[in-house]
Amino acid sequence: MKLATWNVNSLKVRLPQVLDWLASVQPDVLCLQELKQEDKAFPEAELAAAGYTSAFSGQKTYNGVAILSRQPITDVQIGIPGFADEQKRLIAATVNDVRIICGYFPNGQAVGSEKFAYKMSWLAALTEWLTVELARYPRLALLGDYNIAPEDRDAHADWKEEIHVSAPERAAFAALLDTGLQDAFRLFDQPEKSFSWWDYRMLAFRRNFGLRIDHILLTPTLAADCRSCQVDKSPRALERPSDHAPVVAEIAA
DNA sequence: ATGGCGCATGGAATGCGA
Repeated sequence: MKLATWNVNSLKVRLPQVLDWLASVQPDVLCLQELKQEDKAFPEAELAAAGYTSAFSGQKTYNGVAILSRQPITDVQIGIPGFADEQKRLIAATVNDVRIICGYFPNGQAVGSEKFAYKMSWLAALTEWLTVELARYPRLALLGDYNIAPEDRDAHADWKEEIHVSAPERAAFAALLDTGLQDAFRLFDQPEKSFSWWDYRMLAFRRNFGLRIDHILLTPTLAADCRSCQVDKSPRALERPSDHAPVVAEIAA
């Protein structure tokens, strides 16, 4: 089973690339973030024609998440239960016996800002809810744009208390690992300076000035069956790319 | 490395992302 996540930065703009990528990589599940469109505009028919059913939660201009799957999707849930949030950042569903959670974690803008406080409260709510979900679903995967680079090697520069690398954000990521989840990417040897996002400016992709902020976390039972996890940099080199690249994990059937 | 980019909105200039 191939699981993937990709922040597409506007599904309207990126739909042709998503369809091409689905056809060539053929993931079983693809989690999308930053749809930036309302549900009525979601390209359900085009994706169905490509062999994927969809569960989605969109909104105008910002945010928006979706789960695409080649197999039937059941038990769809939108948002974090008990956490009132107008921003569409989380969708969960079951595919076969795997519970899929797709998240677009808040950016946080700047350490200490109001948006940073929102990011931290969102992370706390997610982690608290996850402890409940993990008891229900031994085979669970949390995929998405976390907007956190967990370690120094996940950032191209040696930042300390900047957004995405600050101690509180890294502590929140560590708290997710403390629930038992494992970072699929770090189950394997990886190239140095592996990132999943590069700024549009300053030729950042060409210079590999990036961050690894898109992650796939797996419960121990799924991690034991995980055979590979990689960033697919190829879509980032296309014309009009998303600033994020897809991350793919393969789970033995 | 902060910006120089890209997207959405709305129909120019601004907010936002990371």
